[in-house]
Amino acid sequence: MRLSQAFIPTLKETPAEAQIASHRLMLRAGLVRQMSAGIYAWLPAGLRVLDRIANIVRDEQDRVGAQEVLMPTIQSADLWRESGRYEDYGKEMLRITDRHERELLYGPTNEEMITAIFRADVKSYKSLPQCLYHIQWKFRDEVRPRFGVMRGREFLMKDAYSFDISYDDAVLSYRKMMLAYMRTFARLGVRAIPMVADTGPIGGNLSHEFIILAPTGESQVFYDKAFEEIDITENAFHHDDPADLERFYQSMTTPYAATEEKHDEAAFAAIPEDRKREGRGIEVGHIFYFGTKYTKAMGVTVAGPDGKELTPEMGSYGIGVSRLVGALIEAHHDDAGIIWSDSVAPWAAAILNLKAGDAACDKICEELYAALGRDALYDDRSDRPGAKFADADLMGMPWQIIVGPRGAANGLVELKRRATGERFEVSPAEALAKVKR
RNA sequence: CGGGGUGUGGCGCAGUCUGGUAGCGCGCGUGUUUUGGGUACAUGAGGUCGUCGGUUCGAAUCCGGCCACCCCGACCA
Repeated sequence: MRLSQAFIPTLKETPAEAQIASHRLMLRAGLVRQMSAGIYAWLPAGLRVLDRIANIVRDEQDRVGAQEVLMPTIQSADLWRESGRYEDYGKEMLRITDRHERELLYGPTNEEMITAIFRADVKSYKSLPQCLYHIQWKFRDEVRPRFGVMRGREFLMKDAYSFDISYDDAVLSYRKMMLAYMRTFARLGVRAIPMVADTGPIGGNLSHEFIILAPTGESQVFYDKAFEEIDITENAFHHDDPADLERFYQSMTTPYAATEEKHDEAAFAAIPEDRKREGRGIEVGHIFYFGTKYTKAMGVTVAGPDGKELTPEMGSYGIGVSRLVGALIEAHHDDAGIIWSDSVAPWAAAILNLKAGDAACDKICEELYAALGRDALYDDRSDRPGAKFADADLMGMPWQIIVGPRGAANGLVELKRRATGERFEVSPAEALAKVKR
């Protein structure tokens, strides 16, 4: 993308309504614009990030065998009456009436709908297990939206739903999804820690929140340093091997980790002093086993091996995709702006032409831009270098290829790593090799 | 939903107390200048002062209703 033609409205000053870093930076870097309280329009750069995050989530869901579907945003009130939640849900649910006076709602979640879809077509235990997910916009009419995209009313969420014929199988599904989540967050460039969450009336301990660490996090969290030492990406665990899943689950649940609500002072005190960790965290995912709550209420059964009817066991698994955009920024930014990871950055690199119009600079920039194609943001504006540096730092592309008249005369460019500030004088070819993703 | 606050050009703000028909900085357009960390000068465009009503010769300013947005708390992916 040529910056001179791009719709990336950056701001030098911070709009008054933005309080936290990620909100300020998302507005300043031209990622989003607020349309109503808690409702945002995604501009080109922001949408690219949102899509990249969604694609990593999708990739890891597919990898553990979940299948993608797409359910509607609008649902029928009747469906929710089947589970009894239409009355229970309260004012957070946006209720709508159509021209025929039929009661509809803008979905805050999809347990009822996925259960109805499953019920219609799955009749035998042989079809299980199943795990279906979708990535869709949801709406919860929060009393007080805030923190920009981190706590909006409309938000993009991945939610998966598992169906199994027994509790034991449901536990496998749960653990498999936990592994997929750990892989997902690692790829997004953040450290996520699963912490035991409240299971409400269902009971048991099969509910975990995934917390990523950021100084401006919403809640205080406590954990064992062990979580910093586990490398999920090295393929130590296979998701189809129950023994591996067991080992993985133990490694995730044995060391201490808790949010302030579930914090146990005594248990935390027992951790050796040098292993104690305490910080702020943002919840970006939640997994939950809830058994037959919906299948029972909605009369879902399948034929078992012995011909008798079975009620499938369910779990649901959410990742806040749009929230993650804000959360990733909270975790990785500095005074100058955003610091994107290579995996989610809207563009792999920014090419800064420090002297647009200079033959040598133009030539090198055009060649770099042609080689990188859609993965580069080319600052071809005729602005001063200072403005270009400031905008590139603000927008946070992981690499900046700085092309100025001094180096260009010798056929050299400067490669800057946004995260560390390191700079290297290299040939354009070397820069390309470093930057390609 | 309780408490507090704000609405004035794209953004940040002053002007409101004490009524006389709107101003500053940034940004934007044009020209010159500058060219490795938001250059300087000149010039120009852009505002029914959130909205409806009232008071007044006259309302951004005073009074009332409404709307929107923000902050603290409770709640939440």
